[in-house]
Amino acid sequence: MFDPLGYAPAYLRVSELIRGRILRRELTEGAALPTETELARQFEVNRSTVREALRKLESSGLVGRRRGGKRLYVTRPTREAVGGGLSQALALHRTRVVDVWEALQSVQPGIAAAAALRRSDAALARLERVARRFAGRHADRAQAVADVAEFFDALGEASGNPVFVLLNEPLLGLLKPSLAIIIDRVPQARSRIEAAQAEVVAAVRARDAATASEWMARHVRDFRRGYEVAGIALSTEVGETPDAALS
Amino acid sequence: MFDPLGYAPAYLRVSELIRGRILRRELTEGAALPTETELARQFEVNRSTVREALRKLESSGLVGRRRGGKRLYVTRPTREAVGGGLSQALALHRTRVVDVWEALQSVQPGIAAAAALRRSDAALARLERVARRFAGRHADRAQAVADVAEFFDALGEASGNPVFVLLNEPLLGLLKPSLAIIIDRVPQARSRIEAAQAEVVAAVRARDAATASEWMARHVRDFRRGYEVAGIALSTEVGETPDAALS
DNA sequence: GGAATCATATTGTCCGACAATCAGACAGGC
DNA sequence: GCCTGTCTGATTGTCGGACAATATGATTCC
Repeated sequence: MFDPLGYAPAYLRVSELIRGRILRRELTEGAALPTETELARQFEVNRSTVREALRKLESSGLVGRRRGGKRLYVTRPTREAVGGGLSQALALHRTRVVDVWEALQSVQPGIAAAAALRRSDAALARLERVARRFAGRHADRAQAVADVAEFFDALGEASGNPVFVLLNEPLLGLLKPSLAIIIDRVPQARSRIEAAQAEVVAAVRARDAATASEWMARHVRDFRRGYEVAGIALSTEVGETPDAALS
Repeated sequence: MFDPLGYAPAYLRVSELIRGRILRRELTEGAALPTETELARQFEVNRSTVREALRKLESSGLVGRRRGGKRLYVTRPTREAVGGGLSQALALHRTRVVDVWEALQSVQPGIAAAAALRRSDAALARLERVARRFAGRHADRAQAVADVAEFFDALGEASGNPVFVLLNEPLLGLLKPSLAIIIDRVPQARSRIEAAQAEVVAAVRARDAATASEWMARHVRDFRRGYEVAGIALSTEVGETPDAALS
């Protein structure tokens, strides 16, 4: 009958108030936040309370520190921050590699099509560079995985759609570990990836959305074959490698 | 030449340590965290430091409080928590409605196909219920929008793929405001949505992936028509309505 | 068994303090 | 002129202690 009358601790209200200012663009990216003492004075709360609020904003990626800096600045959540949150959530939701694969299969052709339609020359250049790099050096396993991921990323950028860019990050992050195994165990993996990338790049250059989409679908479908050949169970759960992230 | 020698403040290390335990499932969902004082004792830091660490975990949705409760429990990030982070990030990345629409168009057909292939009877029942509800009451604008969103959500659930469920949330959240305008201004919007939902439901019931996918694509494509008819510029930026979230 | 009562533990918030270090000014040497 | 070293002040990270409000759990009573 009655909703509980909402009570919010001060650190939450402070955090929400600052968050609102940032989202409303009253605090624009790159602007320095007032110092903790100053914030405490303005909100009329203790500095400890302000600090708790700031920690919240910090971990949503809305504010951050410049390298080695002390003060906090307003920032946009980076790809990594957003992706980290999502992939962490997926890991806890018992997501399996096949789920990630299915999502990739569903979204990548659309990205490729959009990239083909709207790519800039610079974006095309990056795409070509990445593909060339992957094809060029057949040495390191970790590097190869990173190159493949960067190809996806470059394609997302080429699409000019920030949604695609942000979606790519967590999916690739979850894909990487199993991709590494595939590259290790499936001899023909590298050449097939290389071929698919070449076709996609060509289609994107020619602004041929249909072909780009088609080859990208094929590219992703290949991963599934890769799982099977490499002997990775499709029901394997993706697990966030709990990075220490600190020294 | 030299990498910066990483220094991490104590609150960060504490937060990462706890986060690691959760991700490694050593702290399982629903378990109560030790009290702040106890954590401070174990980590040998001050309680203030522990609290800052907890605020970080809190905002990534890894720990939470039970309604009106005092202690913290380990939780999985809810759909809303994840979606909120993503849509907040998208809003700050100057995402336009057309970007969101394009992403939906790329991902929804895949979801519909997966749902058709794997839907359980319970999931089908929910899908039918939601569609019927939308068709049944033609009254409230806000309710209609919520119903449409829930249809997407139900389809995601039916796919049995947590990735889809988690991706849907933020995209729908960003879509809603403009969808409300469409429903207000475009007279035939409701009947077209209703028709598309009916076809999708039928295809999902029949486990016909191709048809489900096709109608879902059509459904989403209709939104774009809706934007044009309603006079919404495709380049409109999606803006997070900065919810107060507190009273 | 269920309801009211009470003691205890825990959180939210405050205050004050101090060391480390970052930022900027300033001077000196090549 | 530019780099280096030095100094000063401001700011953050961390600590210890304190107290009110209230959730938690045990206890008693019907």
